[in-house]
Amino acid sequence: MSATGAAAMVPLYEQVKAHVLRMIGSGELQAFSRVPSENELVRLLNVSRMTVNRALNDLASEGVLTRTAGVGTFVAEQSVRAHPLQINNIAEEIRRRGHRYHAEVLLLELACADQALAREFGVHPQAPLFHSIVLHHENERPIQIEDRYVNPVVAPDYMSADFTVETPNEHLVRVAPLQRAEHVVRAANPDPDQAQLLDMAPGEPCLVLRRRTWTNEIVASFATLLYPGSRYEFAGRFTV
Amino acid sequence: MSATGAAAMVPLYEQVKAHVLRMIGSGELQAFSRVPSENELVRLLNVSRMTVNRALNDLASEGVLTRTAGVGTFVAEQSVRAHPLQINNIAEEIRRRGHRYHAEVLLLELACADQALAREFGVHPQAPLFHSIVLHHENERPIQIEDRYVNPVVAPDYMSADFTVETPNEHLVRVAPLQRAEHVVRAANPDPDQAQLLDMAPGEPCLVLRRRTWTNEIVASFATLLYPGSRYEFAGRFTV
DNA sequence: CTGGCTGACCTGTATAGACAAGCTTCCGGC
DNA sequence: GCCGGAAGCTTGTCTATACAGGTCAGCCAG
Repeated sequence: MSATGAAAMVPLYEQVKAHVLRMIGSGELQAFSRVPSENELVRLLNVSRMTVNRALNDLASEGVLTRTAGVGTFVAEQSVRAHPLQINNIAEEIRRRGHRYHAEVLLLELACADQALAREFGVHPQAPLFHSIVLHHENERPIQIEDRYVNPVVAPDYMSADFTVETPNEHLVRVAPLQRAEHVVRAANPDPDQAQLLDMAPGEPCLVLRRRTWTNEIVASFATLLYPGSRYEFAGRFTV
Repeated sequence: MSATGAAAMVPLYEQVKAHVLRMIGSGELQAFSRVPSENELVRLLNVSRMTVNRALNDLASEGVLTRTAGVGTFVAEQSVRAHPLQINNIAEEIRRRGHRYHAEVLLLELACADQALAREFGVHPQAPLFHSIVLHHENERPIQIEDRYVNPVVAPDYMSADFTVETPNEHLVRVAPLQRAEHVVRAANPDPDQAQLLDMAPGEPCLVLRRRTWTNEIVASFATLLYPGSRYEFAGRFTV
C-alpha cells in the first residue's frame, strides 16, 4: 500500500479503514473478534504505525471498533446507532459499519389521503399520495420497516424509482432539497405483522421514529420508521 | 503546556481541545470566527503541530469546528444544537404545559464506581460518585425515573441539594457550565419495580434516554431517564 | 502448589521533519 | 487596467522514533 502511486488520491489511512471494514463486511472479522494489532497491520499493509493508529482510532470514534491499551482492538457489535436528527441514510449507515445492506420493497402504490394523512400533508382528503413500505436489512437481518407517504408534487418520479438500489430517502434528497424536518420518537409494541417482519422476540418493544419533511414550504414526505428495540438505538452528541 | 508535569494525566491534545473550547465558551471565539492556526497554537501552547492537529481534527469530527485546507479553522455554526433531547429540564417542561410538577427523591447516596461507571466517567474503579434516583410526577402521575450518577469533582454540593425544589439537572446547570452532551435513546421493557413506580400497564414498553454530560472536558454526570412509552415521546423540529 | 516477578505485546501519546495541495495576496509585466 | 504567476500562508497526510503504561502468560523461587 503506497501513497505515491499517481492513482491514490485516497489517503492511506482511509485505505486502512476500508481494509478493516472489508474484513468486517466479508465476515472475516465477526463481532467482538480481534482486529489485527497495529504492528501486524503495519507489516501487512506496509504503512507506518501512526497511519494505522489514525485509521483504527477513527473507526473507534465512529463506534465501529473498541480499543483497550494492553489488550487489543475489537469489533464493536453495538446495537446500531444513529442520530435521530440528521436525516440519515440507513444504507450508508450500515455500510459505514462495514456491514451488508439490502432492501426489500413490500409495497409501492398510489394511495388516497385519508383524514389524518390529509392533515399531516396539508392537502385535501382523497388527494393522491405515493405510498411505499420498504424493509431494510443489515447483514440479512431486518433492521427497519420504513412506511412512507410522499407528496407527488415534490417527487413525481417516486413510483418509478428502484428502492433496492436507492433508498426512498436518497431519492427524495436527490429530487428535492430538504428544508425542514419534524420528528417524534416513541417506544411502542409492534403489531404481530411488524414483529414478524423485523424478526423480533415476543414482548420486545419497538423504537418508532415519525418524521415529516418539508421542501419549499410544502410537506414532502411523512415516514414512520420501526426499529427492533433490542437491536437499534439513536445516539447523538452536541456541544453547547 | 507540558506533559511532564506530574499533575498532568490529561493528554496534551485534550488540553489543547479544552483550551480552544474555553476560548469558545468565554466568547473570545464566536460562531464562524477564526480559530488560531495550527502554527499559532504551536507557538502559543508550546506543543508540536501534530498534537494541535489531532486536537483540532477531534473537535472538527465532533462538529465543534470546521476546517478548510488553505483557509483555516473556524467555529462551526451549531444550528443543529436546538436538539429536542436537549430539553432536559422535566420540571420546566411540565410547567410550561401548565401542569403540576413534583418530585420524589427515592435515593441519594455516595456510591463507588463499578467497572462500567468508571469507564463512562473516565475515573478509576472504586472512585466515589454521587448517586440519586428521583421520580418526577406530572399532575401527580409518575412520568420519569431519573437515575443519575454525578462526578463529585464537578458538583461537590450535590448531596446537600434538595431535589424536590431544584431538579438534579437544574443543580448541575447552576454549579457547572454544561459543555457537551452525548445521549442514546432506546426502547426497552422496564423491570417490575420500574413499571410499578411509573404506574405502567403490563407489557407497556419504556422510552429510555441515557445521557452523559461534560464540563471542562471531564464527565460531569451520567443519567438514565425512563419514561412510560404510552405517555411520553421526544419531539422536535429543525430547519436546514 | 502458590505467589510474585519478568518480559512480550498491546495501545496511547508526543515529537520532528517532510512534502502535498488549497487558497489569498500581491506584485510585475503587458 | 488587466492578467498571470509567485510567495506565503493554510490544512492534509505520512513517516520514523520514542517512551509510557496496561495486560497477560509463563517462568521461577519459595
